[in-house]
Amino acid sequence: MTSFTEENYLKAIFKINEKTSKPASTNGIALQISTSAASVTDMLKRLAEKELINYEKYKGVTLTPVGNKIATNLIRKHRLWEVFLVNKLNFSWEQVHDIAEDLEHIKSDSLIQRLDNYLGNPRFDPHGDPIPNAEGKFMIRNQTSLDQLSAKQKGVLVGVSQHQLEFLQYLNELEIKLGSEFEIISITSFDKSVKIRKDGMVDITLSHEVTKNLLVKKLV
Amino acid sequence: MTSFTEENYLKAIFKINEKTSKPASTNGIALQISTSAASVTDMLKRLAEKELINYEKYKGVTLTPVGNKIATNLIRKHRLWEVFLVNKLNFSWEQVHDIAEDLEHIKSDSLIQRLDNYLGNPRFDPHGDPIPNAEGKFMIRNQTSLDQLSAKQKGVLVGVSQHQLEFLQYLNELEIKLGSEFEIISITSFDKSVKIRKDGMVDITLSHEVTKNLLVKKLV
DNA sequence: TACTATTTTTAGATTAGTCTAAAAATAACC
DNA sequence: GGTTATTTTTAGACTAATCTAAAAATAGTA
Ligand SMILES: [Mn+2]
Ligand SMILES: [Mn+2]
Ligand SMILES: [Mn+2]
Ligand SMILES: [Mn+2]
Repeated sequence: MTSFTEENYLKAIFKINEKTSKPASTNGIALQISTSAASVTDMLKRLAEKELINYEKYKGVTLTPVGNKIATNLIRKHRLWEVFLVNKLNFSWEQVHDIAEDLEHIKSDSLIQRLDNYLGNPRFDPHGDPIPNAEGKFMIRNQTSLDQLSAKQKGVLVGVSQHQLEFLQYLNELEIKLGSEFEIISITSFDKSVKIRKDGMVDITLSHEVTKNLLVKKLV
Repeated sequence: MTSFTEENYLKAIFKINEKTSKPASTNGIALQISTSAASVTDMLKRLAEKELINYEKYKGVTLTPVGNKIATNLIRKHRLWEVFLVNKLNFSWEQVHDIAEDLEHIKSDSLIQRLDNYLGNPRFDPHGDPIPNAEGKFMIRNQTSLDQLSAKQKGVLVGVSQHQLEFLQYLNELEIKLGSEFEIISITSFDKSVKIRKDGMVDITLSHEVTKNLLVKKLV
C-alpha cells in the first residue's frame, strides 16, 4: 500500500515532469512539497525501492508506469471531488482545492467509479483542468493563453493556469468564469495589457500577468 | 490538531463508554482498535496530556468535553457520509461502513455543513443510527429489539444493532430493510426463535441471534 | 487472608517520516 | 581548467505510533 505521504510525492513528481518535461530535481520536489531536500532524498530511496520511480543519484526522477498510474489516479480523484464540491455542494471554484487535497487520498475504486457516474462523467474540473480517465489518459484540448490572441480575435475561457486564491477571487470580481467570451479590443505594446470586451457586454482592461493565465479556445 | 490515529482512539472510547456506561478499559480499547494493550497505554498518556480524556492509571478512561465533541463530530461525519453513499451513490447499506471510516477524518466544517444540507439534514443513517447534530446531541428514539415483542404484537424496523457484513447480507436476502413491518406470529420458547409475518405478506422464521439485533418501534 | 489469574503499565526496540548540519557531487564562471 | 557556487546526499537525531516481553497492580477465589 502507498501511504498518504508517498502519494503526495508521486503527485509532485508527476506535476514537475509534466510542467518541465524533465526529470524532477530533489530541490524542485522539496519546494513543491514544502519539505527539506534531505527528506526528499530519503523518500526517493524508498519510492525507488518500491519501483514507483526511476531514480539515479544526482540525476533526478521520473515515474515508472506503476507510479504514473497512482499519480494520475490521484489527479483523477482530486478533480472529480472538485466537481462534486462545486456542482453538488455549491462551493465556489476558489474554495475546493484544499478539501480535494484530502479527499483524493480516499482509497476506494468503486467510490470513484460511482462518483464519476453520479457527476455525469465530467471531462473537466471546475478550473477547466482535464480529468484523466480510469486508465490515466488525459484529454488534449485546443487552447492558448489569452495573451496569444491579437486584436479583433475572439476566444472563450476554458481554463486557468493559475489556481491561487487571490487570482480566482479577482476573476470572480470581474465576473470572469469558464465559458466567458472575450473579444480583443486593443493591446498596449508597452506592458502587454489588453482591453477586452467580455460576453459582448463590458470592456475590461487586464494586465499581462492576468491574460497569460487565462486559457481560451479561439473562436472564428 | 488531532491525528487520524488519535481520532480513532477517541471514537473507540466514546463507543465503549456509550455501550457499557463505564470508563473504558485498556483491554477494551485494544480490542476495539485491534492493537496491543501497551500501545493503548501509550496513547492514553498522550490523550490525557492533551486533555481529551480523563485518565487515571488502572482506573479506565472517559472523555473530557473537548474529547467528547471530537468523538461525536466523527460519528456525525461518518453517518452523514454513509447517507451520501447510499442515497446519492446507490451503495447498499452493507458496503458503506469501511469507506465512511476514511471519509469521517476529512477536516472541513463547511464541507460537513453543506453535505448535511445537501442530504436534507437526515436524522438517521442507512443503518438507522441517529446522526448527532453539530453540537453533538443525539436524538433519542423509542425502540426495542424485536425479541422483546410478544405474540400478535407489531413493529416497524428502525435500526440494527449489528453492522457485520454477513448479518446485513442475510437481511438483504430476506428483503428485510428499514421500514419493514413485522407481526409476531409465534415464539418458540426452547430457542427463542420467532415466526414473523413481514409486511403483511410472507412468514419468516428468525433465530434469536437475529431478532435481538433488529431494532423496532412498536406499532399499536 | 493468601495465592492465583487477569489486567495494566513499563522497558526497550522498530518503522515511517521528518529535521539540521556537514560532506560530496555537479554546475557555473572567470 | 581551476575555483566558486549550487545542488544533492549522508550522518545523526527526533517524534508519533507501533510491537514484544517483563514487571507491577488489581481482581478473583479458596
Ligand atoms: Mn485542485
Ligand atoms: Mn482543479
Ligand atoms: Mn458505519
Ligand atoms: Mn451506520
